[in-house]
Amino acid sequence: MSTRTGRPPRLSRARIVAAARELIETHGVQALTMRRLATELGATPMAVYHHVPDKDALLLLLLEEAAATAVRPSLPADPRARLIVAARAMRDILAPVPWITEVLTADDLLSPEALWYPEAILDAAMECGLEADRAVHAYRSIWYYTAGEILIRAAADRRRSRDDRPPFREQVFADIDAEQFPRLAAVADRWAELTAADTYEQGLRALVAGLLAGVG
Amino acid sequence: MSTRTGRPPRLSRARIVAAARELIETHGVQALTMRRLATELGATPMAVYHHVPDKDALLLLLLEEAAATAVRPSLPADPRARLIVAARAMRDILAPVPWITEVLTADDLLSPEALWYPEAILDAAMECGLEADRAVHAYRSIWYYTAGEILIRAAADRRRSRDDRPPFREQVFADIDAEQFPRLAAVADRWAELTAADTYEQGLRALVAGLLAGVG
DNA sequence: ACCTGAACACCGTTCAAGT
DNA sequence: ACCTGAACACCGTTCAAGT
Repeated sequence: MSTRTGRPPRLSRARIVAAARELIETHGVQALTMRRLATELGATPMAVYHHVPDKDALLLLLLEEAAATAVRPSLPADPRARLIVAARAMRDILAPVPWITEVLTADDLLSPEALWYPEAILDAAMECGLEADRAVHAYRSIWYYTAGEILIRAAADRRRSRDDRPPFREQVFADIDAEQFPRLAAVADRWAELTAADTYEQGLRALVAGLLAGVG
Repeated sequence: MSTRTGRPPRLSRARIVAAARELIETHGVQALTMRRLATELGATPMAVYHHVPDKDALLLLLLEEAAATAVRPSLPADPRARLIVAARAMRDILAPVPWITEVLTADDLLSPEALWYPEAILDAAMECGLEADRAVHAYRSIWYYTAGEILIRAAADRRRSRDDRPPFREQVFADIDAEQFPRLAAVADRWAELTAADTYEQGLRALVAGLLAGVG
């Protein structure tokens, strides 16, 4: 038992992680820089480095915290319904914090806390009749679809909120050649509306139906 | 008709775009910086700005060029097969140049030249019996799945090639609690192998089957 | 018109030093 | 142990000037 001496530390991992999350949630992932974080904490950049090895490690801490505090859904008994519910829950938790998915894809970082979701999906898929290998492949397909939806939607939102000028897409669609691209031309003026609709579950159900076709 | 006078320009849009592509293809997207590009061209950063408004505009030029030079597949007559072929072609073209997908999601940039792919997919989906709205939603689902696959795979490759230390995932899987996560524990040692397999088309076929279920 | 040089306002991270 | 200050090697972009 060592008696603490000296000044009490002003910084701590907990304070740093809290400030980092605050920064990301109010100003976006790109606002999280070691220097800005230090300023927010009233310290020098190097004071942060004394508590956290580097920026990657900080992102990992953020990830673990988010996964640990996430509320998990109660799963239905029917395995097919369970598969849908678990995937949807994973997406609903990640969607409001797209930076997590950005980190997950960018660095193959995976919090131990987050394993609950692949476990639930794998388990449901196997109970639906898929053998282990096919269940893993099914999980991968669902993860591709889910991560894609979150990343694309987040990028679109970011652009919409940040941008001065109208999206480049509008100009492309305005100039579209109806002879060459008749299908696109026909829906061009409704594109924004159609892509704004939340069709995640629709697509997920289609994917799951296709993945489970011919089994169970 | 103005007669050109003065020194011939050393830089040009074409030279800049070519050097940028070279830089990306040999060193990755993150290596494309205006300063490094200028150095590569033997000029100052500002010389580049004289030919291209900013970095976003440069990425757009790169995109247009890639889409314009891409080889398009011949499409089968059967609309369902056509849907698969068009989506696969889109993915096969984007997979070796994942930075394009990163740009596409990050900035909603869309080259007029690239419209061929959504047009082909939309057309095939509608010939399969989907009405316009559902066809657009189907295209979106396919794009989420495709972009997700490309981005996640590219990120994994990047990490694998760059990294000194083994992926964090390995450590997480080594420490896995078999009581709490039995399904994951059972496949943990084969996870890398299973996720390395190219299951894009398998997942695509499942997704398309699900999207087209009950029509046509 | 085409390009240079210096500057501004940033990054992540290291190194040496202070208490 | 905990933190500061200065520095290194970078960014994208602007401004003023040269030919």
